Amino acid sequence: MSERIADVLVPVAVDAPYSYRVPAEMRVEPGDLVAVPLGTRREIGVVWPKGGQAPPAAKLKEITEKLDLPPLPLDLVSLIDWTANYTLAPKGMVLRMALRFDTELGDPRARIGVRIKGAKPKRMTEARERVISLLSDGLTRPKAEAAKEAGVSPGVVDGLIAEGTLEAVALPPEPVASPPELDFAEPKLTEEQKHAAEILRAAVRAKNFSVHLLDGVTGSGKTEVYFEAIAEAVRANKQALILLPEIALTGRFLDRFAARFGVRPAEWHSQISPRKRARTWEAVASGEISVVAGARSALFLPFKDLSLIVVDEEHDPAYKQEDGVHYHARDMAVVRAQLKKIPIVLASATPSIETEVNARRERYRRIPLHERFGGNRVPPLSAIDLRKEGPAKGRWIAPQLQKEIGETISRKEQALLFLNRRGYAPLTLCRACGHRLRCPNCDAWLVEHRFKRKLACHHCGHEAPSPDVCPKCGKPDSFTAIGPGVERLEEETRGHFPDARILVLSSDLIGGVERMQAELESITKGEIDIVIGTQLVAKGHHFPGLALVGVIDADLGLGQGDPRAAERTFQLLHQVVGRAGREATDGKGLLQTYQPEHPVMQALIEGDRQAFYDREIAAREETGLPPFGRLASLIVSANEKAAAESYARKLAAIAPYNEGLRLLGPAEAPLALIRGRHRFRLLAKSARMFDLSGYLRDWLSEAPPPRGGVKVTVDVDPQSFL
DNA sequence: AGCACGCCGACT
DNA sequence: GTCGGCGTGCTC
Repeated sequence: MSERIADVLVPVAVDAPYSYRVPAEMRVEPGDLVAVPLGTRREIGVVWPKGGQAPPAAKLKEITEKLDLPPLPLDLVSLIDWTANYTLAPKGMVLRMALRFDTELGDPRARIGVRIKGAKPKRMTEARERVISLLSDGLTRPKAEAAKEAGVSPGVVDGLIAEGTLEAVALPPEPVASPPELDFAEPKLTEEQKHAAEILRAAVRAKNFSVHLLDGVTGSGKTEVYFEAIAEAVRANKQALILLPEIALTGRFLDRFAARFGVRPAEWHSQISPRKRARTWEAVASGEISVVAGARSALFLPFKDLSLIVVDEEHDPAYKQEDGVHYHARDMAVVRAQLKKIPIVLASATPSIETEVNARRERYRRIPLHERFGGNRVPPLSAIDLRKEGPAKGRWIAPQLQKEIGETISRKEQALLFLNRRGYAPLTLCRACGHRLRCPNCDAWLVEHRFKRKLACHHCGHEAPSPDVCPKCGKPDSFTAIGPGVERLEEETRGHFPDARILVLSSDLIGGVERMQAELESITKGEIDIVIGTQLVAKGHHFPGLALVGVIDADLGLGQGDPRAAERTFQLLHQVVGRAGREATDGKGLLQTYQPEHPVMQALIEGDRQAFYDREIAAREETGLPPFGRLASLIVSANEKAAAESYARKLAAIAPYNEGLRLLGPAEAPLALIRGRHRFRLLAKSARMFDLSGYLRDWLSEAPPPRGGVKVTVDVDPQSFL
């Protein structure tokens, strides 16, 4: 036999696996993790299925070592190929997402346990007494836990070990996640929910690819229903993945899981510590972990035997990764389900247009849940027409909303004011000369943050103290704030209700997770009368006592030629007003808008979701927008505007003609300057069945390599149009 | 992505 | 005279 050669994909920006010699005594299979030399360094790579490519003539290097880790499952290997091909990302960079853990961490920190060993110490103290009495049952406890339970410092325990009263023993490492207990709590389901759960359980048992849309309003028990599908997967000794938008992956969700299964699921998101990451990865690959709840990156975990995927809040824009590999986790989740031949459940009260169309065409099975938990009604909504009954100039709360807030808090109920804008004011200008304060690196206004006493750019993070004089005309104290942010809204609200307890929730005001938890807690306990928040409040968090939701600027987010603006606004506002009246109280929602006749407002007010989808779907079909056609955006950026523009023109000029495709641009991108880089955009628009990725690949392979700091970013199925 | 190589500016 | 800036190209 001639020398054995293996293809190995390394997690660097390369498009294809490299060939390596396999040492005589080594056996490798596709999916195995190996260490290989790459240039001057050593990389962890994965043995890839043979692609039929002849290895290069040059001398091959040899695989250094086969790692003692479970292999990547082959459905994941296929998913990586698929994702790279679809998104045009280098294959190695997609692999990198699946290897986001550190192999060099070594063993977990040894845990030390203590138990009773010998006689009582010569000198007895009260603290020592407590420790001894705690351990008198003879059981071994982790050292830190024993100290804590006895209410003493760890030093006391150490002292007793030194005396020979206690003995230190090594404990096995803590399991990353305990197995769910299927019978921990009997699920209490309505007839409708039981029916839905049975459909999903049957799908898990069928072990086939199928897509289900779990379609029900907030509070209709979607979570409880898909938990039963999870239970079915665990019952069969298989694994399940729950994808959540990062922000929804909170203690509250994990506790809901624990209320059903007795333990929290394994977690996966960007905040997990490196050590836990490494152990979770391995435990998922070995099959030790059965259920993972994770953010979009969890889709690339090496499940040994995945049998179910759930994508909760499937419409959420956070599923689209906007940097590095531009992938949509919901779409790639459907792909993984297809590759592995398993069911996938998409859950939402406001499905994406794409998913809704698939459900209407019966490519996806719709499972409706109509009833709201506890029989609560969806809160009645009405519009406040800002053209007729708006507030005075420089104010943002209309008289009617102000009155409703007053009545709500006098009944000792809570009100939420929603404004999706951080800071004090989105624009600051000089009264004397009209100069507007803008970011030096971006094509954007500086946002005043009065709380932090700063001006900030929300695109690049640039921060500067508020200037005393106008940089243009030199006039002192001439600045005036234009438009509201949540901080300014708070100021106005305090003016109206000086005695109310008001809390602002905004991502830039939060001092870490703990502060956030404490604030949410205080809302739950009824210590707050009026909550003012950005979209942070729309997602994930639960406000049991909320009776009134006021949307300050319902029109924000509409307009500006973004084809998804209407859909996004509908989903966000639906979610926000759904926060009201979930428990004891009946809720109510008010939308302040300049266009109450807009289809989005009408659909919300009439509670007529169907009408909104009908209209939006018809509009997409007419214009050939997704899902009736396909889109890709190419952003050409450079430090020099001319360099970006000329390369973008060159690209357009060499684009192969194809009657299935229309090319728009280049034009300056809507955000023409970000972080000091000038941006031009090309949009490719094709028919639905067109191989857009293939076309783009052929096109770009003909292009001259960009030089002079020019960068081209490809985004297939762009979600954001900035 | 990382890293080496390479060719131009200000300093031990 | 060298140190080091980052632009360019390569990694089986």
